[in-house]
Amino acid sequence: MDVTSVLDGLNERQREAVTSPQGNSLVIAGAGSGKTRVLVHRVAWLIQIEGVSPNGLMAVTFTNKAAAEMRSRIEELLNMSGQTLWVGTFHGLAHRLLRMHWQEAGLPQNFQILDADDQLRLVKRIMRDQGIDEQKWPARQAVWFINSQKDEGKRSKEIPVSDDLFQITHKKIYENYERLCNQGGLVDFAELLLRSHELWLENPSLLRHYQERFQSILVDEFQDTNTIQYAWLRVLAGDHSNVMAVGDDDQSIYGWRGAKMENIHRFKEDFQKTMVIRLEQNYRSTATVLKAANALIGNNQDRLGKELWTDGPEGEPIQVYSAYNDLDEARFIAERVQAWIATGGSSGEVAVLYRSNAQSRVLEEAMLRAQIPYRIYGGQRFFERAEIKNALSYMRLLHDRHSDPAFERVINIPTRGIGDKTLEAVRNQARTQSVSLWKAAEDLIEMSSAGARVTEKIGGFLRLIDMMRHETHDMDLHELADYTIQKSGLMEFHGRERGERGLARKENLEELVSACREFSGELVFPLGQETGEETTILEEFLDQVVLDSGDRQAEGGPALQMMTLHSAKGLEFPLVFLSGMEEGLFPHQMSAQEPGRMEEERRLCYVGITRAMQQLYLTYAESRRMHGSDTYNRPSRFIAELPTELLQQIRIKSSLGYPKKKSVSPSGGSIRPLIDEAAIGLRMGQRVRHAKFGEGVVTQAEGSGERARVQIRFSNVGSKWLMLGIAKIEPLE
DNA sequence: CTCTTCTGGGTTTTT
DNA sequence: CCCAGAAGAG
Repeated sequence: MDVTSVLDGLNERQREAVTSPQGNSLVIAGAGSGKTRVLVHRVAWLIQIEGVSPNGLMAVTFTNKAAAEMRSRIEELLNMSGQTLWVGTFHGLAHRLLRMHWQEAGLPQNFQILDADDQLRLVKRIMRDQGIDEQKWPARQAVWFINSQKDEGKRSKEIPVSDDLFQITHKKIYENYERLCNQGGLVDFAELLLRSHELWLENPSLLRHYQERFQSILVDEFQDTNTIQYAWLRVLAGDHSNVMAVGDDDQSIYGWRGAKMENIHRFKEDFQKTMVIRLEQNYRSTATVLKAANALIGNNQDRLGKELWTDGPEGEPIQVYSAYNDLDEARFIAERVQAWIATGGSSGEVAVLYRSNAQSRVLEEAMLRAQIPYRIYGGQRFFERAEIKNALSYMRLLHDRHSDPAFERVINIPTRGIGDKTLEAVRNQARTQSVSLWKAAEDLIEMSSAGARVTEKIGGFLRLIDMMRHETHDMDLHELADYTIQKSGLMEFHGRERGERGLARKENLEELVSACREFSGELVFPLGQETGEETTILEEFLDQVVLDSGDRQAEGGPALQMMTLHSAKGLEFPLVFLSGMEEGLFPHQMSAQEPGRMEEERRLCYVGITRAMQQLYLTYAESRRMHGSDTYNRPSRFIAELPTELLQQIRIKSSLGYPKKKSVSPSGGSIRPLIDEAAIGLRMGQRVRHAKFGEGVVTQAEGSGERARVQIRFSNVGSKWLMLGIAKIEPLE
């Protein structure tokens, strides 16, 4: 491939980034400015023009989705297999390192990755054992504490001794947690990074090997790196690094989990001779959308400063809809999507975004009713469902019977008469002897000191696992999964659950078998290949499943996409709805206190707005059912921060005169607003004429029905409030 | 010990 | 509202 084809279709700035000389570079890439394009072409440039070996490249992303996207686009552009490329998430790459160098990292070969749920269970267990009051010290908070410490690169022993009870308690939990993880070969998400970072620091020759190997490192979404990720990169890059960090400070939305936007500033200092390139030309959105985005983000203090521009068309104004309630909001969205489809659009071009997953339910129901095909991303993940985790735990036990999380999870699922008493005996034995639950159970039976009950019930479980292990020895992964689900009794057990739940769970278990069937083709990093060591496909599957949330949902036909604003980052859609634009919800209540977090909410809104290519809708509800009761929220401040000339109010705001929720028509639960644009013929910003006052512009409105009034700013007589029922107002245009 | 019912508490985003 | 844990009944 020659130079021209690598640079084909890139603008000046993009080329500058792609062809930047050896050394470090920081690419500040605004939304829709072709960031991924630059990364992919940079890889092509390095390999084909600079002659860098594909083995000498590392590309790091944050999500599996982004990694997969980059990999496939590299494959496409270079017409090569991306198998050998080290393209992956921070966690994925760190995991790969630990698997290859488990000995140096001080881990057992078959160490297990803990997901959030496993971690919480473990912490609860510890707190109970330590006699820590869970009412006073919520386990979730303890988990959060541990994770934040690890994200900062801190071990429990590095937490200063103090007389602060909070700190004392959490330090204690952290210490015990660390001990149990080490003992059981358990590694949580944050640990992957922390541990591999330490691996390098403690093994200089190993570090040197990787520093020499990875001549070029590319990092996507750099604004989302946290302390340990930054340190990880810094160490790997060494002194002669060629690091290209691509990011956008305005799209930093993971501060809550330790991401440090300052890393962008630090980069220029820590990495020698950093070249800074800005990409501000947007190829995605209309000028209207960009103006709105620029105006909104301009309200933030803490930014590098950047202004998106386009030479594309102005586009349609942003539509703002004030719904009566959440049902009405969903109904409205469904209606507009239907209209979009009716005029030649596809449901696959539409995204409905929201701040929190809880909002998806009502929207989902509306789409169902409107018969619009949809897909929901996020929320309850497939591999995190209880029945799936149960099945995976059995599979884990077949691979590694000493996995305590797995043992504890399924010892009594399906119920086999092993209750707290029995289990406590096993736990005790395990604790005093510092052995796995499995070993403890075996010992108890052997000593026959335990009651007959323990011997019989527990023994039955151990024999079951042993038996299954023998039987499955030479099975394919999917055969093994199928066998496990049947023989463990899970299928029968879950199938018996009441109502639709049982059915759904059975289906999920069946889907797990299918997932297993397809898995072997999806291996991104067959470990044996590089290490020469034996790894079973079962082992790789169990790891992958934890690391990859598995929301790479079946492609299927075109479908509307529903997701949180966070998971929408990096995506684009012709038609976008930002729903739930209400104070308390978005910006979220939890962020209201600190200014820093409010700025992050604003960045989140910026991310949402810039997803839209052609048309953007903002919707909010005057009342919303949350946590079982009705709440009344004011429209989000973010709407007010947008220039009014870019907005089109679809319905005059009102807070009066609506029927009570009880009187909702039984037909569908959605209510048409009493006044809407069609009925009243007015919208915000519209020019009107009044017989007496002359011409003016609608600036505010309130009330409904007979009491509806609007404020009009007249050019001659100033602003006046006029009752719609009385005043004769004539719309112009 | 298991199953059911009840109560109370928690609800942001994800690897 | 929805889930987890507690409490109560078989």
